[in-house]
Amino acid sequence: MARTQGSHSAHTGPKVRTAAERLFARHGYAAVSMRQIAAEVGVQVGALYVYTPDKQSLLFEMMKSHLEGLIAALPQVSGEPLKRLEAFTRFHVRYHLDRPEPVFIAYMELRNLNAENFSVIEALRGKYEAFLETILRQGVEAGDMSVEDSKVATLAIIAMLTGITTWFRDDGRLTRAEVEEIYWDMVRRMVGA
Amino acid sequence: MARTQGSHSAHTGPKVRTAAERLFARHGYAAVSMRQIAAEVGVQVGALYVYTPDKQSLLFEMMKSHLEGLIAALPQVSGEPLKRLEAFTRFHVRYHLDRPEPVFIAYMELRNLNAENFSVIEALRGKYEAFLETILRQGVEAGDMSVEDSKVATLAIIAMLTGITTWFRDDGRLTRAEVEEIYWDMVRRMVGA
DNA sequence: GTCTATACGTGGATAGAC
DNA sequence: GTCTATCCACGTATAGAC
Repeated sequence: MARTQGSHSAHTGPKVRTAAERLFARHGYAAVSMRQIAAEVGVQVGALYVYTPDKQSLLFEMMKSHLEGLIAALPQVSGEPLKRLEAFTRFHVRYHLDRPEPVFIAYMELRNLNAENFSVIEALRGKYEAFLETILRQGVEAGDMSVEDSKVATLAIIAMLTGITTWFRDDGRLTRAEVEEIYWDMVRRMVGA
Repeated sequence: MARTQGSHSAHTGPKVRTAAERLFARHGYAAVSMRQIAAEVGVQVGALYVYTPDKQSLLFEMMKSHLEGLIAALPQVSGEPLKRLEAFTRFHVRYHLDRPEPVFIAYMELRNLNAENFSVIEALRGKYEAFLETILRQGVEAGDMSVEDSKVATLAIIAMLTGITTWFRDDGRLTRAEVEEIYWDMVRRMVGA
């Protein structure tokens, strides 16, 4: 097939996505214009609409694929609940510290999704939370953990762990490994182990 | 003094503030227009500028007064660190559950502040965090608590407690008192008491 | 203090040329 | 696939009448 004049599609598609991700994370979805995204990619506005039907889809797709990737990467460790809780905790910290931009967007831009897209994202989030809640329930059943309310504990642990992304800096006082250790220690205590 | 034609200033001032607060909390600062705020208040756009020089000041003032109120309300309990930690925890939960809108704004809209305003807000936030960190340090010194890193533990506790506002509903499964109890229990364990 | 009218920039999105 | 040009709605903010 003859090459279309000025074609760069193989590169441009992913670039649109990453440019939007960086800009949404930094300035917020509502504050970023399609023109800014185009400038970041190095094309004119019109070209963006080859890769996305509209701005809303750009946001939805990046949140959806982030959450799907997160769920797919959940550690499928077998064994005692406490071991699985440790694996989950270390996984969550690492995965989130490695992807600050989609993480930030997934937590900040929920209200900029339309109703239909919102329910899809909420379902994915619920699936992720259910994974942790199951561990906590089984830990309590097995007598390894002491948790008053497994749903609340789930949300508390996730909020605590995700909060790391708001202050952690690679050139800061603590290494990722140290942070991971400190948080695992706090989670372990929280569940009464 | 003669009454100005159509004057409603005594009511309009506060209404602008609360309307902006409600709209910013629901849709985000960048997504809300001055026209929407005016409609919510029940005036025309031009009238808003009697009460604020611009949209940015509206955001800054509401964040500033929220944080100043929060700091002023901190529980000045004397006694053992553990007692003071409990007072802080219960205070934080109650104060935040009572003011979901300014709380949400103060955590979500930091990036929409200009540089100068941002540094003012960050300083206030630091002051609030320092209050908790001092309690933890003193608890460790007194041998009542076991905390690996007081700064990290401070941020973890605040993230965990503030996260409640994202899911708590008054018509939900748990009462405020129950939530307060569950979280105090988790905090207590986290600090190794 | 509030209104109407308006200036002027920028927003998302599309059409048609190359 | 990309560009230029354009549509038209909506954004913040101000001026001047009442």
